[in-house]
Amino acid sequence: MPELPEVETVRAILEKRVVGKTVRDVLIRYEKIIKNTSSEEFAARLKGAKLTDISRRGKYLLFIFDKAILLSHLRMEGKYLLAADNPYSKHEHVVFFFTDGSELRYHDMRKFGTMHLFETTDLISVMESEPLKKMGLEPFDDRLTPDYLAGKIANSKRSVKSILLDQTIISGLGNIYVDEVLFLSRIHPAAPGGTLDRASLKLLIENVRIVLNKAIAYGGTTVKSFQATDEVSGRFQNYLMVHTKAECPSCHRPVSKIRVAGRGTYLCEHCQIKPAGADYL
DNA sequence: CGCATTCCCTGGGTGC
DNA sequence: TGCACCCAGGGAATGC
Repeated sequence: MPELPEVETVRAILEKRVVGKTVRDVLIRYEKIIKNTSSEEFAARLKGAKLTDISRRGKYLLFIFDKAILLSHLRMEGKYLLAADNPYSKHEHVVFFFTDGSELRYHDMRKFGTMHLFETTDLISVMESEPLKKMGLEPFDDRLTPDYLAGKIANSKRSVKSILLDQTIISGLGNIYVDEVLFLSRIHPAAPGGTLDRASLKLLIENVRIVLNKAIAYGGTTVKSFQATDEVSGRFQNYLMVHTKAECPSCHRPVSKIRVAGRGTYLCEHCQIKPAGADYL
């Protein structure tokens, strides 16, 4: 499941491989991927558009063309395929044909991914429109501080896992990395946000950055069907501490799998302690 | 308003 | 082997 490190890995690869190309045509094989316009308008707008840059906001990829901006969210299983002289698979939903004869295919087994096309080249206005408008701070933004988090979750009974997964607070974290961050921070995933003190919030922010930096350095996590592209796999799965693990790397007790914030959650019940005085669970 | 639940999808796993 | 069933989950929509 692509989270920030996986999206960033895809972004970097596509930047090298497709920036500078011009769209000759677009084929939409599954219309529901396109969210804010018709398939016809989508294809017509991109015909003749030159890709000048690829950016990222949270888990969204931003394809910056010279006459439009395309947002792409990979959700669970979306990926881009660069080599494409074979017949279409049933999971290839959008195909970009470039004037140099190459193709970029969007592949999404679960059809959960989304695309939004904006008929502007003004990045600021796109950032201020849905769906990016409500995005929270990037994890590496200097404005992400314990005070910022405290302001968002003061007295909140929501679980800290739910808070970290909330894209309107911090953008880019998903299930895997939240489990890892909470393990490193020795905080229980179900701990209510309001019970966390400033030191805990500071620790969480530090560990968010440590985990994401390491995951980006290793090219993301290859899990189940996720690969960065058809030819690149991430390696961070080899460095996971608790997510999908059977044994705690710290105390060697069994790792528990429970449900928090509607997500399968891995934790060490021994190492990830509840805040003092918490009476939940 | 805040938080929880439902929905969108399909491959993989399970039980019979 | 086949079939019914359930599960995984990010984010929008809906519900309380």
